[in-house]
Amino acid sequence: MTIKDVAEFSGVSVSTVSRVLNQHPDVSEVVRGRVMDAVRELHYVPNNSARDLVKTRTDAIGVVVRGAENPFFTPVIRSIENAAEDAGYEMVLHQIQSGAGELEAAAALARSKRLNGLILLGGCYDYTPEQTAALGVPFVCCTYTNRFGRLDPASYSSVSIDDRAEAYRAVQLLLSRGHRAIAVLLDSVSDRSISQLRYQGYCEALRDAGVALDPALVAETVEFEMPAAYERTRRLLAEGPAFSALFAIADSMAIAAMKALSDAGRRVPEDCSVIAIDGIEMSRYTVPTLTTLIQPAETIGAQAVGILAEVLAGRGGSRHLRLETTLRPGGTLGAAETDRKAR
Amino acid sequence: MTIKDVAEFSGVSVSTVSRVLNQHPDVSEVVRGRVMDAVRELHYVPNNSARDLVKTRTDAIGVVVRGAENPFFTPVIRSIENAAEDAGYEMVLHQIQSGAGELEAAAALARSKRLNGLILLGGCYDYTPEQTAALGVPFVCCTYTNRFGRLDPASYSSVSIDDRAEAYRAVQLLLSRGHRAIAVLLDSVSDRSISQLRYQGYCEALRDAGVALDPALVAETVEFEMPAAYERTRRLLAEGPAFSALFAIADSMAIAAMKALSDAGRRVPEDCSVIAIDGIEMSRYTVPTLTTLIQPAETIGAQAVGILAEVLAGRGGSRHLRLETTLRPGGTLGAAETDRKAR
DNA sequence: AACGTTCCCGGTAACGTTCCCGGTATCGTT
DNA sequence: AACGATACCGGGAACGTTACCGGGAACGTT
Repeated sequence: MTIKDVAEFSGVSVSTVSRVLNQHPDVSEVVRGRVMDAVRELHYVPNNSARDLVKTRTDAIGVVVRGAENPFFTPVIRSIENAAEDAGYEMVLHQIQSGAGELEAAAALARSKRLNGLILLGGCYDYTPEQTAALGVPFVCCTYTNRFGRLDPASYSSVSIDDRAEAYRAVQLLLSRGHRAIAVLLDSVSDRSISQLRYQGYCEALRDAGVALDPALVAETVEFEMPAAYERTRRLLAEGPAFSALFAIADSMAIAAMKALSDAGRRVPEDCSVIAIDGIEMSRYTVPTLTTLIQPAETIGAQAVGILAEVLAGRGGSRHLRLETTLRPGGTLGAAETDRKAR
Repeated sequence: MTIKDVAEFSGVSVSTVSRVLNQHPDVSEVVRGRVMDAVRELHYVPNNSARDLVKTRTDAIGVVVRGAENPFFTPVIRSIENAAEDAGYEMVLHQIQSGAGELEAAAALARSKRLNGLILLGGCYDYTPEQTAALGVPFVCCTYTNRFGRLDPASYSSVSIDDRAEAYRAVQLLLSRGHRAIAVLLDSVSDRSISQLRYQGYCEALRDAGVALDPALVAETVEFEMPAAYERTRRLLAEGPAFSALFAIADSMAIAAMKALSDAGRRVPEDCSVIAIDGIEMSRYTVPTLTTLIQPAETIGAQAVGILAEVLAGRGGSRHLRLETTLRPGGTLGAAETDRKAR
């Protein structure tokens, strides 16, 4: 079952078999045929470990993802896998828990598995430039933020939407409908930079509209999970001040919130408008359809491997791609005024 | 950056370094300390390819999944990963498209990567016993069916729910509420054995209740995707006969169907009851909450690696584990009679 | 004092590939 | 007819690691 067996079976040397297997030109058609026949006959499959050992590169890129429970990542990961395959790379997935030291662990994994590069998906790794450089592996960040601006932009690449600006846009949509008491639902700002950025957009939109920020309308959960979002919204409805609109920093949180609203007897959008960011598949099937800013998930994933592939090919330095969302007008937006009049 | 560098740095042989790296007993404390210091100092990370090459086993199991777009698989895969890690295995994921020859490709992958075993997740591979044996890799099937009974039960292991019986139970619940015109929503029977089994349960429940099967109420989609389920339900509502209840063979299809019902102006459960099987997270957040038979996803995944680990350890032959679902009474079930009276 | 044990440690052959280098036909050229 | 070029193939080193075998030191035992 090794290359040697194939060589003996077909009466050639191991070198020749290797050449045939790797599409090298210096081999005659007749020999190539004999070898291929032997391969089929013996059901030979090359040993990847041995192959990777002798070559320096593995032709594999790693995707380290924090919070894979977020359904938004599903299409991103799929598009990464497809794009990687098209570019001749294999994708290996590695989930990490939120916590310190995980990036080092991922880098160690990358080095031990001889991965060519890394795609960091959905997390916040506030490392110093020195620490980042110590990774020793080229990487590109996806749906990720350089918290505190500690990373030197020239030392890495990234592709994502402009979270702050898009959140600003979402909240502005609510404001333009006359809403003033706008609640925001987010997961832990301290741990999640994406959440933090979108929260900033919320704050700035309110400020620019001359609306005072009410801390009691900021509903923060400790984790991203839907049950937490549901429970937090329930508590906000029970204990917090009144609000006519809700901005959720993620579709999945919005869906949980809509359930909480419904359970509390509040209708969407009559009693409360809802808007979010992400555009996960499920958000098309809520009743009413969730109004949300759809991230170009496929493009994000494809561009990430595109940039990484360029870096790996030697050409192309660091790039920071900012993509735009597209608004899907669902049915969760209502006007604040007409609402009041209707009552 | 190799083991040799570490050996030279710490003034010992490569053998000794290897020994301390693999927790072998025959090494003194002082030397162990020196080596560990060197490892840290040089940021040494073992080369997995070389390690795998010399050992026969890789301590990795592959999960080949067909239709990873099904959100039901998410927790299953996660639990497999966790259980694998606990058992000292690494998990590698491999998605396949529906199509022939994919299992062979997966087996080739397993052999080329020297995977210890395979978990086949959510598919139907109707192979002959000879073909199966030719895989050359121990495997256990998960949410999977031995279509046509062609596989010798003694030649493999499996863990899943009893799809036929659970579907029977779901439809029985509808029947017990007085429903007679019960539609069924499923994806391609010809390609998906799970779908086929659940459809069988539907047919048998109707038959045992003395209800004639109406082919016009059998809504089949060509693919599993939610848009297909939505569209098929829409068409059923527009063109098909009246029905007071719907059995969807999967939660995700049920959610899409509920949206179609809503868009058609039909209320759930007043105008139409809905029941499904799976118990995905999203189904808790529909309005009303979906009534469904929850699969023990975590247990399924954990048991799958448990059985595989036993097989790999040499002990334990083939086992076929059938787990039970638990009914979550949501709000999508109504009575047929009271409904009619209310009108 | 000689010997057997135990405890460490080093040398070295594998593991299955790829790749470089060198070698042998074959063939056309002068 | 001798020679260079070309096409094709085999030999063997290397990749980084583990596992086996053997050997030396220290120590207790008779």
